Amino acid sequence: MARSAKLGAVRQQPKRGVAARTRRDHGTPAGKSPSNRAAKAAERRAAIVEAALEEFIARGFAATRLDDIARRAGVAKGTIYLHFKDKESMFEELVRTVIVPLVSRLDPLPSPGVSVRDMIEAFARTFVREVVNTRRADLVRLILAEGPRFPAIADFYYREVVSRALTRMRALIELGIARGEIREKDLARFPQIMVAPALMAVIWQSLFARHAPLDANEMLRVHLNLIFGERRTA
Amino acid sequence: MARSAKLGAVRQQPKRGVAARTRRDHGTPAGKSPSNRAAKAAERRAAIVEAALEEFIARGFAATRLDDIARRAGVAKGTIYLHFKDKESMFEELVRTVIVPLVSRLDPLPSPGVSVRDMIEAFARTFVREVVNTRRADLVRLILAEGPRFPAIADFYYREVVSRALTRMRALIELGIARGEIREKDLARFPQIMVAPALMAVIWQSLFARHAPLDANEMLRVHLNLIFGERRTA
Amino acid sequence: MARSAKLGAVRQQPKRGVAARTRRDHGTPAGKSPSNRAAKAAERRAAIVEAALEEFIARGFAATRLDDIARRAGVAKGTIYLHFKDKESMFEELVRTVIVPLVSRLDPLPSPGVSVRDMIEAFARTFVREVVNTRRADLVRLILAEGPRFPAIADFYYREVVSRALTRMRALIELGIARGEIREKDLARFPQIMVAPALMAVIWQSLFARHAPLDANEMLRVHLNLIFGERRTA
Amino acid sequence: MARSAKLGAVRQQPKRGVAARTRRDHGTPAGKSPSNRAAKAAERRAAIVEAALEEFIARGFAATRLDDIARRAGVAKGTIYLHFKDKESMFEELVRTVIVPLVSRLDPLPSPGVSVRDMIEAFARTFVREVVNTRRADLVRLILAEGPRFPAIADFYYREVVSRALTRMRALIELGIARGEIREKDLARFPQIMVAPALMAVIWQSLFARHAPLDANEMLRVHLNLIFGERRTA
DNA sequence: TATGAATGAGTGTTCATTCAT
DNA sequence: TATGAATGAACACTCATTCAT
Repeated sequence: MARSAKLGAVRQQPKRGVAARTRRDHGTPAGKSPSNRAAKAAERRAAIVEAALEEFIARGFAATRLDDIARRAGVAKGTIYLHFKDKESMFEELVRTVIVPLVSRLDPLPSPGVSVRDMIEAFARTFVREVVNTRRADLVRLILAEGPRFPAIADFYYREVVSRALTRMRALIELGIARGEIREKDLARFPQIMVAPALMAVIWQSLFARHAPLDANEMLRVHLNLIFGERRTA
Repeated sequence: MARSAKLGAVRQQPKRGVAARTRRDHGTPAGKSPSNRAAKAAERRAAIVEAALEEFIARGFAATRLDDIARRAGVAKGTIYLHFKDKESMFEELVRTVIVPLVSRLDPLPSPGVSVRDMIEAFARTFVREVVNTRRADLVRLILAEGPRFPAIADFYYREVVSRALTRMRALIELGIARGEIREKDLARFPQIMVAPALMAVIWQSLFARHAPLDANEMLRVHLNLIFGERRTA
Repeated sequence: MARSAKLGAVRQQPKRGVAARTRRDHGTPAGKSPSNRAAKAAERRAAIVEAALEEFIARGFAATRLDDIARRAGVAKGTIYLHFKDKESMFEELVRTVIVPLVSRLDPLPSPGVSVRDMIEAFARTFVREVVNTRRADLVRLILAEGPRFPAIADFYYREVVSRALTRMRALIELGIARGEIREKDLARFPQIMVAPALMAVIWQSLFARHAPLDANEMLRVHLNLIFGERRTA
Repeated sequence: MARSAKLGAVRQQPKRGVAARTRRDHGTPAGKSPSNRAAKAAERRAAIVEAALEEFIARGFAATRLDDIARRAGVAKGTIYLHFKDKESMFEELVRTVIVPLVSRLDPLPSPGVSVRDMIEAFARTFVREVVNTRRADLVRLILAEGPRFPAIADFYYREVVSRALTRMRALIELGIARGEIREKDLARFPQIMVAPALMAVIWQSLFARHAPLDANEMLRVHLNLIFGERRTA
């Protein structure tokens, strides 16, 4: 059930195909529903973004057909070109569009009175809930997959997500070291270690979940135990 | 030999492929070069495998053109079909062909008198040398990327590599716990944690190395410190 | 209409196909030429059908190239696939498309006050005019030629044409016997005999006409003489 | 069962594929079997002719693959080119090779003391036995099918078979008229009429036999009744 | 002479992109 | 603005033909 969560930005749009509505349905000319041009256009664009991501995730960039995206979005193929220059730039723009809100949602708010472990654990839980157990895990995998062919995306992803997350994480680690919560001082040199099990979880869900389910929350908790020492009580 | 050497080469070899040789190279009649038919055929096949892997890694399955593979391998397009049924089964067979020797090479030999940490550290070093700092890292990324579209490969990879590696790792962890080298008993439930930084290293090299180099060996060492406690002396 | 006219043309029309027209022929806005989309599409489809039949007749199924059909029809190759699933089903659909109206046109109208011989002779004349001396003769030859490789077509042809024609012919023969016009009672067991010279005529025109012309009408008349006895007067 | 008769020239060769015999079977070096080179070559050639005809009949010229012919003949693909210039000339030569003995076998020997009807009836019986109920019927259909693409073959067939048969038939008809066996004098102008049911029989067997079996001998007999009048007694 | 691996031109089919409506 | 029919370049795969062995 978790896997049915939406990909982001776009709201729960009914996802009805072209067939589901009357052709040439010009909308209610003067109703309360989004009746002005701009809103309709935005709605269409959102539908395309949503559909495109689903398709790209399912098939990868090269194997995805614009026909399928259009059908899924309930628009004509030509309409896509009113919103995007071509397939390639659509893909790049898409990933950006979806990643940005994702990043901000995951940005750990620095709560002063809380232990570093609790902060990181809270972050981990959010990550599992919002990413690992979501179709967004596949988005991450998609980026890993298409990265080499889309250096622009790899760069963007590095800049906006990876680098930022690692910087944040390093700061937390240093705080943990300063507060005496973390013993291993070298950890600050490799914040990747802190994130590695999360990456593992994402990939596992996307590829091996059906072979062997993985309790991501538990795994991350155990990993934190290694770093912070086992929790005294609970 | 020739193939694996190439796939293992760290830096981007000139990549001229067999094509750069003179066509109709009859082989030196009295040299060490293979002069009989079977050997020539095997050589051709190896060239195709090599070329195909390079192309698949660089572009992914769908975007790779058989034309390019043939050109890079220095054979005609039709020749590919003397060795493989079609593009799809070529891809699957390829991945298998490359993974199998990889697995056996990484199988940690159970050295009785050695500490668990040393065994794992030795393994980690081998992994970094043979995979992370090699084009093989890209192969792993390729599998992660194409997995969903090639369930057969994902299954094979899970069965032959993932599952096997985790079982081996779990056994080592349990040994470490029994010997008192490892404190965190729950680690045996998540051998993925032990492997996670290695996965991180592989992906990092493949995607982000040019943004920020990563000393994989150091990272893995630090991670082992978390698990086994810091090394006493050195 | 346009198509059947063409297929029915006795001599080799200039065969320039639609391609010879100016591309982007917008149609005369106030002329009789079809100006709306559906009509244009139908026109295109007709052009493809026409071109395909010419090519299939001239070269047979396997040797016909879609490229040539497209060029002759004056459309792009991809356009063919907007109308037909693939080459094979195009061929089958084509044959059906052309045969059906042919059959209905040949259905002998049962004129009550006329002698059986006159009915058959009228039918024979129609057949010669509409089939034997027409490109349709080649279509029949095409069906005989490709039948074994297209059982669906052979079946269809048997069901819709052969079986139907023989049944009709048998009824006429029995009527002729009952009326005393036909002596040979066994003829009703082999209506094929009645049709055989027509088949011969079709094949002759298609293959040997240039070696030796054949007056199909005369031949059929002589054949009827054998069956009904020679005409008294004239 | 009838349909299993061989195609002609070539004797009952075992028709074993390559697999059936030892590779590199050099033949008995000094046995009684055809041991000299020429004989072996002729044998090979015969096998190719045989195999090629089967394939061409089954699939038509364009759809037949030399690979299949070679496999069926039990020779390597290259061997075909030792005997034939290319696929096209192989086809033409083949048809000639098979037709010639066919013609001579069917040439009605002019028996002086026999009635024309009996001569023709004997001929008809032979034709049914040797052609209609044989794979040779398919050969005729093949010629009809490929004729337009192989004018040389169509010409050859017209010259060697059609024209000759019609001339012979015309002579018989004239004899029949002279002797008073045949009433309809115009029949001499259209010997095709005499042959038409035979053609019908050939095509019927090849295409429609499975829908409705046809007793060719009976049909031809009834047809002769139309021409010669019904047989008095028997 | 016979082989069959290798070739590469050729063909059916797909699909991103355009553009008249 | 939205449509979707039409386009044609691109690509996987085939197969007649060659030629080194």
